[in-house]
Amino acid sequence: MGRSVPAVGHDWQAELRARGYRLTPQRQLVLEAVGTLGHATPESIVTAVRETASGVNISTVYRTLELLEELGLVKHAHLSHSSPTWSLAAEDDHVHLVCRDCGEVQEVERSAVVGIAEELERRRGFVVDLGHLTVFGRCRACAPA
Amino acid sequence: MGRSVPAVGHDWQAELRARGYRLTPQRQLVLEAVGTLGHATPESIVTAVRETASGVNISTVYRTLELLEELGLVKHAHLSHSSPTWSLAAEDDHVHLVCRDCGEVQEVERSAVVGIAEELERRRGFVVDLGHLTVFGRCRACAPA
DNA sequence: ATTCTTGCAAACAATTTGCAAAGAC
DNA sequence: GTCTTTGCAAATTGTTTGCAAGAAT
Repeated sequence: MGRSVPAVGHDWQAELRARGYRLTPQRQLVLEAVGTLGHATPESIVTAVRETASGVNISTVYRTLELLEELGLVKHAHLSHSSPTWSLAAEDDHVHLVCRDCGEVQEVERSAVVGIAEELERRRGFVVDLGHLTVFGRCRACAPA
Repeated sequence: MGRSVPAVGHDWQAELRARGYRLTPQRQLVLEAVGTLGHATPESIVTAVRETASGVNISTVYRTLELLEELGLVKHAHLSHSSPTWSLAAEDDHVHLVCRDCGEVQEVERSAVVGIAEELERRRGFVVDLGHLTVFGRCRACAPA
């Protein structure tokens, strides 16, 4: 079986209903899949859900991810030129490093980059969304010596 | 008339030929348009070129941008969820700040963010491509007080 | 004359939308 | 029973590709 699904906010199901939305199996399945997969693309979610149970349509996946993101349960990042990837917001408290050569994706604690946030806020009053930061470059293995 | 086109490398036309490519009007027009427009999308280039002269096909624009990027004359950035934007490499020596709320794009000198590069190289041996860094967040006007 | 490049149309990929049927409350 | 959500198919949007005609060298 896959990675276990960590705590997801608190009572998201109540929150969902409080906003007038309904709790459906599809919404639960998509959220679980994002947790299990990590860096999940819409397509990978469709595949993952199909394997375990009923199945979810790709358009439902898109609509659901949008909703879950609005609720603050998931967030997306652009790690490549193709589809964005979604992760649990609770887990995704880090910055992505993407190697331009080998494509490898590393994760780094926010602490490594808070300096940039302070600098930009001081200079421009710009509040950086660190959870949405993707840094491209070359990993140790690919960087020229 | 539009913004003037700044110096573009040195003798790119010679460089082009040296690599076995040919100098065509389309390639010159696309390069000029990128310089004039700044943050140019493929679609905006087609439009810009159509207005001044002959016209260029969108697929030629894609092929040309790829070539010009290979020659180091232009570079692209992902500033939104839609098309990437291209700028002259000579002009684009900065980092982009994109406001998630109003969509505004600011440019900041690299010096503002070199700290992050040093930190990531020290911690992970990761060599950051600062010229390709886009930072999302909220601009002064949109940031909550 | 040779070989690269363009335009066009078709193929592709990713995402969105309209709408009737199914499901949650 | 009411109102939301889903699935499906079609429409969009952005990008790539094959190939014959045209242009650069």
